[in-house]
Amino acid sequence: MSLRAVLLITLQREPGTGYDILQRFKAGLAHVWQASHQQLYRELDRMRGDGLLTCETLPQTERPDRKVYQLTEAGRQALDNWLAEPLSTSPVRQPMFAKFFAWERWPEEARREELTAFRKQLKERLTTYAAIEQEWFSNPETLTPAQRAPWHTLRLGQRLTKTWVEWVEEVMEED
Amino acid sequence: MSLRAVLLITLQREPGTGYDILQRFKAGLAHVWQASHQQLYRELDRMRGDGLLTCETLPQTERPDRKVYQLTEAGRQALDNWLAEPLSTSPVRQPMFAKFFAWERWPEEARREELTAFRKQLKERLTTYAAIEQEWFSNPETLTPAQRAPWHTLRLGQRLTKTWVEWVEEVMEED
DNA sequence: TTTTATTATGCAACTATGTGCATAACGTTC
DNA sequence: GAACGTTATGCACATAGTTGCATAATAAAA
Repeated sequence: MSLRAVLLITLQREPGTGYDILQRFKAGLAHVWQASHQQLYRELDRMRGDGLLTCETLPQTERPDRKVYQLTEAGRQALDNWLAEPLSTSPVRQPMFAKFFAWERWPEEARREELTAFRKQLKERLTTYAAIEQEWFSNPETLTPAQRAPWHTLRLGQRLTKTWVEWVEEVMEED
Repeated sequence: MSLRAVLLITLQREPGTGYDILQRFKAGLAHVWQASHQQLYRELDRMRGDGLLTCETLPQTERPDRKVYQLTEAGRQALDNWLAEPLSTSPVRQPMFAKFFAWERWPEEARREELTAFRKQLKERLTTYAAIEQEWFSNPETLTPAQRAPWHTLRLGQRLTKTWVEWVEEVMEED
């Protein structure tokens, strides 16, 4: 359901074409729920089929038609239901941790490379977060509650990533 | 691949029946990679089909046969390959965060309930972690490196969970 | 002027995971 | 002695996500 929910949220304020939605999604919710463009187009079509969206086709000469999607009342209802009902716990899936359970067979060199590469990714993520914070949230005091909410998610992302970095560095040192 | 990897790790030291494997898995790797018993049985059969495991059927009268699985050389090789190659980054999927992007439509009461329930789950997880630490890792100094490794994962789990708890409590207070 | 990136759509096949159900013996609790 | 939990296995169907490919115009860079 969550991809649906993400698209409902993206379309909630204003209608848009598949590509519009893709762009909005990339700018915001994609940091929180990753998906490919193929997945979005497919899901939009299914949601239309299920009556959550209407789709108006704007014919264009010498180009594929643009399809403008819009929430229906059923779509708005589906979003509200999703928001109202508590989420089930999401499964833990950390393949990196799994490797730790095979420590004896994990060659030392591979391990070092893995951890180094991993730390690099984490640091890059922190850089991305900092850029987003700079661009969108440089004046936290002036934010409305609704604007403030995604900022919370950003800050948690930052803290979790920092926790990871500290841990990786400790493991690397000890080893 | 990761479910396979998890099973290869579980079977690496000694052979076992599906149910044995399930029990070992629950005691360790399940904290790091969740899966159902149906998934395990299915995957074990597929791995046998792919030549990673051998399966010896022990017939039993008046009961379903027990199937003892064992790593083949190909299986051991597959595990080593998996350990040697770096993991691709796992996709971020946090439905709870998605809700924050629909703050205006998220009813206050539902929000409070969600956050309260979520905090409760986190605290329960911390309790579980503490129990595991007590039972398996009460003397960290005496651990061999291979025993020490899963302890690292436990400690990261604890720290990440604590970071979550702090965040949830801040959000709840501010709200 | 050829190549490359961007805009704009999507299908088909595959892999992975989840859900519901089924069977059947044994031991334990009400 | 009936009901429930544990041991022990799995199939079938459904949902979710990945990968590879395809088309085709326009703008920008080489």
